[in-house]
Amino acid sequence: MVGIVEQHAPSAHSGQPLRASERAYWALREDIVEWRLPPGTVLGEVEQAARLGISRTPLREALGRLNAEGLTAPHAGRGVVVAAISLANVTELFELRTALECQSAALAAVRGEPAVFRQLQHEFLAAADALRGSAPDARAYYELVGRLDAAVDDAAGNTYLRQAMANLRVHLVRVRRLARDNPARLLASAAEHANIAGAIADGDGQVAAAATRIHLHQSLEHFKSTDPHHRPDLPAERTV
Amino acid sequence: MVGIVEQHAPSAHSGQPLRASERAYWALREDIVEWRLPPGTVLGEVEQAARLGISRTPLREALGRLNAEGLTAPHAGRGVVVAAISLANVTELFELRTALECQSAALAAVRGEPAVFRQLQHEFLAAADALRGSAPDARAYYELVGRLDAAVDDAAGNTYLRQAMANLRVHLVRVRRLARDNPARLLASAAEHANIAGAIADGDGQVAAAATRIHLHQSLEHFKSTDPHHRPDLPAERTV
DNA sequence: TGGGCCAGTTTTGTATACACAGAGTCGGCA
DNA sequence: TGCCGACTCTGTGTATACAAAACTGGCCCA
Repeated sequence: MVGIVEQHAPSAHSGQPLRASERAYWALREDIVEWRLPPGTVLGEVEQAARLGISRTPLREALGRLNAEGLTAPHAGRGVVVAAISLANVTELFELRTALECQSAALAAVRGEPAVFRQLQHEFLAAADALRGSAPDARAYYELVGRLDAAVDDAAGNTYLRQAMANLRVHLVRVRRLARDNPARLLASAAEHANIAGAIADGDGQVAAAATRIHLHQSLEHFKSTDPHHRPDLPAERTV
Repeated sequence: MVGIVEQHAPSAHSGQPLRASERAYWALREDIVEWRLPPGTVLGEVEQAARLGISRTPLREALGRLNAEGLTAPHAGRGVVVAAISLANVTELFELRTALECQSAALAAVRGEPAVFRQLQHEFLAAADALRGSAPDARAYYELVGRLDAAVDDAAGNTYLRQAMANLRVHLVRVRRLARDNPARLLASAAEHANIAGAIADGDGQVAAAATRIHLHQSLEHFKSTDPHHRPDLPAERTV
């Protein structure tokens, strides 16, 4: 489960005052993603509005966006509830992710600037060396992965694809909290990413897509092997 | 550009009273898709609320959903404007569509009920014969295409994939108004669809994906060949 | 004559008030 | 004691009023 870098609220980067509805959206989104609001939690409008210190009107807008993204689901006559997530959901998520990221990688191979991805390839190879060291810096590695994702998004140059992946990543970030990355997996992941970057730099869309598919397959297999079913914080199989 | 069947408001099927925000959403959505509200139209809140006979609050909810779907874009201090759409957008749309539908077809081949798709294959072959006749019924054909789409969605059994395709189809429906289908294209399309259905019935995901890719490629090429640039109702190249 | 600034106006953002619908509960009746 | 009905009460859906922000137009100054 390497490769999903959390997005933060715009306010974190630009200090300008945010609208109340935006603040509510990001606050709730983060609370859900961080599992502070576990699946099944009912989000009453008056209750949440009071908690966030805003009125119901902007809160409703925030809830509407969360519903649209699938992070919450309207529970007839009883407000909205935080959506559940299960191993079955993760599998489905990865099926969509594979489709989107393989296409992105293939397009990036055709349209991207080779130098950019060659550079990233070298960085991943260097990162793999670093991860073999005594004090592997996982955070720096995640940052690098985020840079590759952004570069691919950018090179693919497809607004709709980008937005579809943004929608998807919200859920992946949420799942990420369930995954345990170990040094061995990080090392393998670095090599896989180096392959992806290299294929894109080569302009070989077929190989880039294949490398992406391999990476995602391995990620999912690793995730499954961490046996989420035995984890108490993972809810039972429930539909979203 | 064969294969996108318009979705209708829930009220059309279930006569129960709809919330004002829902009505506003569907009304605006249809107005945009049908090009009654051309790209660039500014949708003032008070103006639209008055036009639809509702208050601003539910209207804002509707506009929020339209913005999230990309049908409109917020124009600071100037309300929301109907998003423009250009040939470049159509190409991007099809890149995303290819990724999603190929994946869907491949999954359907693995998980679907073969008999369902065998039946659809035969229906498409019969439709091809009918389209060769003197009075081709395009509407019946579109309905058949819609049935295949629904069957694939259903067989793929992936919530996220389904939702991503639903989001995409909104834009495709909108583009469809620009396309001119002719009998020859419809006939070819029927054969392509028969191939897709047959491959899924065979349980061959590879072939199903390839057949889907071919169909979408031909659709896009046909669309491009209708030369939308010469059509006056198509706006100039503008970003969405 | 061109650019920047200021005020008016329009439009959005937020808060509050009200109406309605559904669920849960309490009491009465069989 | 169990079941049915009405009632209450919580919570959402909608409307309206107010506040803040942004655009537009004009004016002044360089």
